[in-house]
Amino acid sequence: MLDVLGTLERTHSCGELRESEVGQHVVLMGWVAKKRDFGVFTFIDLRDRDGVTQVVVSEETAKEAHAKAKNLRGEFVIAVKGEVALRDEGARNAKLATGGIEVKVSEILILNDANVLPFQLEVAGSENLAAEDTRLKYRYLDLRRPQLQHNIRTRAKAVAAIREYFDTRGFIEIETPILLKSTPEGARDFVVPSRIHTGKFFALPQSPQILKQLTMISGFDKYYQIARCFRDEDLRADRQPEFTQLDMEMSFAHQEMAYREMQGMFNHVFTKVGGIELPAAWPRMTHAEAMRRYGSDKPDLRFEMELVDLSGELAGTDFAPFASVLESGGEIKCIVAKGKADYSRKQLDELQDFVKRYGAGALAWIKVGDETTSSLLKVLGEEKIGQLVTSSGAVSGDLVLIVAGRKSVVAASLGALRIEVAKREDLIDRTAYKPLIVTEFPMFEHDEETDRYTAAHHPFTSPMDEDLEKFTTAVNDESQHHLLGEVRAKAYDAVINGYECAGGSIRIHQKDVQALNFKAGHVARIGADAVRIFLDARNSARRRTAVSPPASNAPA
RNA sequence: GGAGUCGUAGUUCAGUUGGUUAGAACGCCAGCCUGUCACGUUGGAGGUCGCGGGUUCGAGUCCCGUCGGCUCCGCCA
Repeated sequence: MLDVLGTLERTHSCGELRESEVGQHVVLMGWVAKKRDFGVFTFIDLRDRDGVTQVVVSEETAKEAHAKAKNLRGEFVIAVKGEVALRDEGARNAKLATGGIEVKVSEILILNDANVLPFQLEVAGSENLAAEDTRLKYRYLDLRRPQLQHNIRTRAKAVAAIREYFDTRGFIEIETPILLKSTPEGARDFVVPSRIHTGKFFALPQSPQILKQLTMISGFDKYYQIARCFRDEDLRADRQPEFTQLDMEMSFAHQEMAYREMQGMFNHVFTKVGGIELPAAWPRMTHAEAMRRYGSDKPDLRFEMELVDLSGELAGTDFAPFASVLESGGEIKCIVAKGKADYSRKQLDELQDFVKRYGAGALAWIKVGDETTSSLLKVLGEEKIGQLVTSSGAVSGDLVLIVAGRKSVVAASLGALRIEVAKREDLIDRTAYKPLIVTEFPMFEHDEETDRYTAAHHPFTSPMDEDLEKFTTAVNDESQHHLLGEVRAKAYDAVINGYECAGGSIRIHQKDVQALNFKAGHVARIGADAVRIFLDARNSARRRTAVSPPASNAPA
């Protein structure tokens, strides 16, 4: 029979007692994290969301409680009454915030017992932790772990900080519907059958895209929402089908204003949540530069190892694979792994397999040293290898890793390899936060398979004013269609440590430009009906709207 | 949709060339223990080796199929 709690109240959490409370009579409640039985007395680590306190039950001073303690097992829920006592000099535990004291127990109430756990909550070393599917099955147990408690609380703090920021900046929090007509976005819709309209379905929002634009047309001027979003796409380690993002939009805005709010919000949240100071003005980089230097539109700036172009050096080469790559408009680039000339054949093979996943045909290498060796030595000759080493900036002891191919393949494979090598060699400063705004995303992406241009963003994204003429020509003159690939958009991302943590764009506010954009291929793809409500609404009240749509939760 | 990889005790894993009774650590159970905090110590329980089929005198191990997990590519405008 379990004990009755009655009207007994906690006096402290398990994380707050210190030397200053010594002598006080206290009541703690929580979960038995650990029991250490010494026969005549028993130590119990009592845990709640605030921390752990050691309580000690002695047979000598509390016979009944001591007998009860004998029966305690992991994760029993108990209440203890007792007196805070200073620990002896040698018996303190620096690892616990409460380690200077312990509670001498006079009475124990067993509020609930517990079955043997299906997995251990606390184990030495994360590699011994049960697999995630096991932990998810018993999510309520997993969530007791201090690490997850911390994550959940961090999230709560972040959300509070977001509301705090936008409220003071004059943004209005507005909820939008979850059960909707499908709106044109990129992902697959989750779908809910309707009871009333048999055979028809609601779509769940992939983001509140259209709805927030309507709030601008309605005159709310500045909107934000902590919005649930649903996308029925395949999962990844850091991707879920159902997630939360900060969604915001403002009227009469240009890009600088959007950057300002984006930076301001992140800086506020990082300060509030982690005490982390990000630069007031984040560094910026164009999309083209990011791709060129890092092979990624979300570069991780915590380490160097930039991509170096060797195409010029290799122009006119006899080596057929390289020659054909350059001839067909591809490129040859490399990264330099500092001091890694000692990589084994096996390691290089692994890296080659790695880049092949991104479409690279092979991974060439040069080991720089007193006796420079290379997979290309026979085909290029010693002199050319020496020139490549010089161009790459490698010095003795370094390893040069080279990929040749289509530009997109070279960027994807070397961009990923850069991160892979950094991880393997532990080159990443885990305490650093390196934010970046990536600007001037392209309006269209070139599909190399079909030789077609498809929208890189949503169909309301404005082209850059400087590229408007080019855009007009490209759309109206069939023979100039390829110019679409050169048109840049007023679209941007916020990147921190290689994670895309926000993105957005300035909306088209001119009717004729919008028409051009649809003509460029959007409407055919998404269907005019899908955006009819938006177009109708906009015609009744044209405003210039600027946007920063999906700002997903920053990785903390 | 595709590729790789892993399924062995409650958990994390090892298991040789196919060969007797499948092991370790942690956890669990029982005893002992006056200062532990990864307590110690003695003893014990715990296994349909994911599932199905095949090869073999003999399969955790080899082959085929199947199911599941994880990671990645595609996808996520």
